[in-house]
Amino acid sequence: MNENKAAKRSRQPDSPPAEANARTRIFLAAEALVAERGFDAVSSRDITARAGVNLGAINYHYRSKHELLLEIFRTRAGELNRERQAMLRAALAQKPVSARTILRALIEPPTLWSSDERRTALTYLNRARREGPSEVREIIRADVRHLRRFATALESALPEVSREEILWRLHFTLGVLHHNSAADYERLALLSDGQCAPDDREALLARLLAFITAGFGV
Amino acid sequence: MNENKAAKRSRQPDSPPAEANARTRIFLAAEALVAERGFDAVSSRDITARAGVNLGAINYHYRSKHELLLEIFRTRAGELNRERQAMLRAALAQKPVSARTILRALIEPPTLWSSDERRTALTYLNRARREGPSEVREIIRADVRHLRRFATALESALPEVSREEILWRLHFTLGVLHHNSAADYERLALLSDGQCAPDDREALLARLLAFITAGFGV
DNA sequence: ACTCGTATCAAACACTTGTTTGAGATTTAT
DNA sequence: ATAAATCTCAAACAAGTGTTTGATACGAGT
Repeated sequence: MNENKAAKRSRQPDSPPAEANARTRIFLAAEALVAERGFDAVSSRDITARAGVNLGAINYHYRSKHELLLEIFRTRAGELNRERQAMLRAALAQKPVSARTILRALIEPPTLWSSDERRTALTYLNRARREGPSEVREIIRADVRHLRRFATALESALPEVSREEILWRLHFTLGVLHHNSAADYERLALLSDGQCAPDDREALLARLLAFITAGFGV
Repeated sequence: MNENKAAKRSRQPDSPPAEANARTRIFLAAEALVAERGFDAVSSRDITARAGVNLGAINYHYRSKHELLLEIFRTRAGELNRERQAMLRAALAQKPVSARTILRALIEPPTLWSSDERRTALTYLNRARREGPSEVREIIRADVRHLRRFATALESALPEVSREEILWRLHFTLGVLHHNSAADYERLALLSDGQCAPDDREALLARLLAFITAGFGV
């Protein structure tokens, strides 16, 4: 059997889709296609065609299509969480801790991922959370550990609010943050006759922060 | 060909999954299965098995699986929108119009759909909006007309806020409202160690209203 | 030069998908 | 009761799925 001989190979497939090895070309092609069309609308043949590799390459380099999609999720979720954690640590360093700064650590990284590659990475993450295979849920449990840190941070910044209340507001906040797929913005554009453009990320960040901090009573 | 001989038949498949005609049994089985497992994880064979009918029944009573899923969406979205519009009319009747009452008209109907049948109907709607086939988007355009009424209502209740700002906040609000799939609540339960239970719909409604009205500065 | 691990390829695999078919049963109306 | 519409059924269909196979090419390393 071909085993996982190639499992422990190149690390982060950062950018170049042009001429990289087949493994990262598959990674990037799959990520882009899923971001565009959705999880269940992408076949192995689509991916390999876009990557310019043979059909069997997915099963050779990754063990299966399933594991490929999981690895994409793990990689991107890790990148996002690391950025958030760094900002959270910085927020907790200054005393007194500000709820606004904590919320910014949660909101800013995904909102300011505005380059093409990072936008597709974000779209992939959102799609995976919603449509992804059940194994993604396992990883989201790891996400819970990550989110719990935000909950306790907010708890110390807002001692007058109960933990249950904070968790609910965090839940609502995640609803807002996840609501930024292409379809979501399509509806907003229709609703506003193109008046509301999501391309100005800084303005969007300001709006998001204002809406959510208000919800937290800050 | 069998044409659409049975296309203009029984109207609303309200509740009884027990012993109704095959058409409504298919409707309810498909709705429940999609709500449970997601759009692309439900096959024609799953549906007909659950409904206790023959495999070909879907293509006989509805023209295709596709149209079946569309009809479910149309039916439920219509029910929800009618309730919202009724509350919106009532909110606009009293002067001066209160932004809080308008927002309640948007939030309360889906939140208080707490019977089993209506919960699955809601879950179906949310799933359709996210994972659904592209034709669902067409119907969501009709939804836009529906939402625009809320936007202009809020505009008259909050004359000091620009239309663009109102549309953005409405966009955020829909993010919160759509964030109530089973998976979403699963994460909340994990995060809170089961402390946050989404079963108390009245309490949830109060929390939602507080969070969102705060976001609107009301 | 010759092997060995790695990589790529076309072809086929077993399986599931939604849909169609044609015959039989059931109901309804005249 | 007779005929006509309506419905149900098992079986098969073509198309698409992810994966496996075995052959072949490449590229070092001793």
